[in-house]
Amino acid sequence: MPTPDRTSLAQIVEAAREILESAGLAGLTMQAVADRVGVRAPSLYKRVRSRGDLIGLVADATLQDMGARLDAIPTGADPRQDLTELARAFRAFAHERPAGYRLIFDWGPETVKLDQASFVRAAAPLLRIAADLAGPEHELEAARTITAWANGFLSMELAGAFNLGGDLDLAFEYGVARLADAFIGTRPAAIG
Amino acid sequence: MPTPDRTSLAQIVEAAREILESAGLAGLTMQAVADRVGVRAPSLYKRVRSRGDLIGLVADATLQDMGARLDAIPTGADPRQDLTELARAFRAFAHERPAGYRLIFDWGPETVKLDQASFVRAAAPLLRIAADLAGPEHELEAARTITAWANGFLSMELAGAFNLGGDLDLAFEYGVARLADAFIGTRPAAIG
DNA sequence: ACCTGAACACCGTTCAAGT
DNA sequence: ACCTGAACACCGTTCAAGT
Repeated sequence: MPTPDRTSLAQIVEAAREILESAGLAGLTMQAVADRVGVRAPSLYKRVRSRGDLIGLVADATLQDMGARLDAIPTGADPRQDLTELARAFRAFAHERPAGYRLIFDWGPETVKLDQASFVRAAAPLLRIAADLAGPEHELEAARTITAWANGFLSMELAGAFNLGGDLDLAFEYGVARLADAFIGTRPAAIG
Repeated sequence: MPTPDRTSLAQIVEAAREILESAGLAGLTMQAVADRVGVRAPSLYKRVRSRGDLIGLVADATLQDMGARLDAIPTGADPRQDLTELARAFRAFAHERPAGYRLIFDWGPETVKLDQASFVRAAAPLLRIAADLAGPEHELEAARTITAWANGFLSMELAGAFNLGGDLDLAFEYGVARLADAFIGTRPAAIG
């Protein structure tokens, strides 16, 4: 006679995300997840191949959330303003889920293998803005310059690596403003 | 009768650095370090408080190497060119010691607590260039914008997070060039 | 004073036995 | 078909006993 399910993959991933944010990656143990969903640790292996696999699912879920958030930002006529809004939303998301954020961008492939499709979707809004700012032939390089800056800023902010004092909100706004200007000269002349 | 020393702190840190680069942070076990220096694992605790402590020493040694490398770069009359050289040297260092680099910038305070003084020294060359490019009153913000971009680029490059194809060397050069231009407009007018 | 074997707590993971 | 206790290998770390 089969046993009724006492948990689910979705519940396990959700529990893992909460533990990650409250206890860090080192605190994300199979034991802790099992406790939270109400089973014994070995039972988790019925739904998940390994701890690394579970971490990958957590990262992907976070990346998908991020993609949805960035996709929902309305865009207007001014690409400089659009970039500012996008960057602020990116930063807000990183502040809300710092451990999840770092799992995506910082912990790297040693711990996580992300899904290509989720990445492409999260990058889409920025690619549109980059094309507006730098022209379509420099779209990818411009998007990479912006992503590198934004991710680098957040990585260092979350890691406490900006340890020379000063105002970080101001430094962030300064950075977006400089980047918004940086591509203008490279754009092909407008028609007419 | 005292036993002769069979290893030293310097030897332990050096062994740890090599293991880190060849086996990753997960492979950097006390056992592996002990094997390499020729003692048993418990003996390491005579010179090192804990594994976390050893990781911190590895990170700091790497950061000091980086500072020395960046400090040795000759600077000329053109701050744009100086920035380009500095950025290339930064990238070259990251490519030589990817795991050590990531220990400094990416793995964060969960694993590592860096020495403030080492950081200040490594940042000095960039601060000089930033003051030249953006003017002294925006020195810190400009330096942070550049650091964020450079670190973000390298983090993502090393993590394989640039997965949309394209030429990364080109994207890097494009980024430095944009950043070198980005501050010009904000500088106070030259005398005369 | 440094080194060692033995031991402890805590991981991830496997598996035979239950229902 | 899912769940569990028991067990295994492997960590970091402590400590009493050696020299």
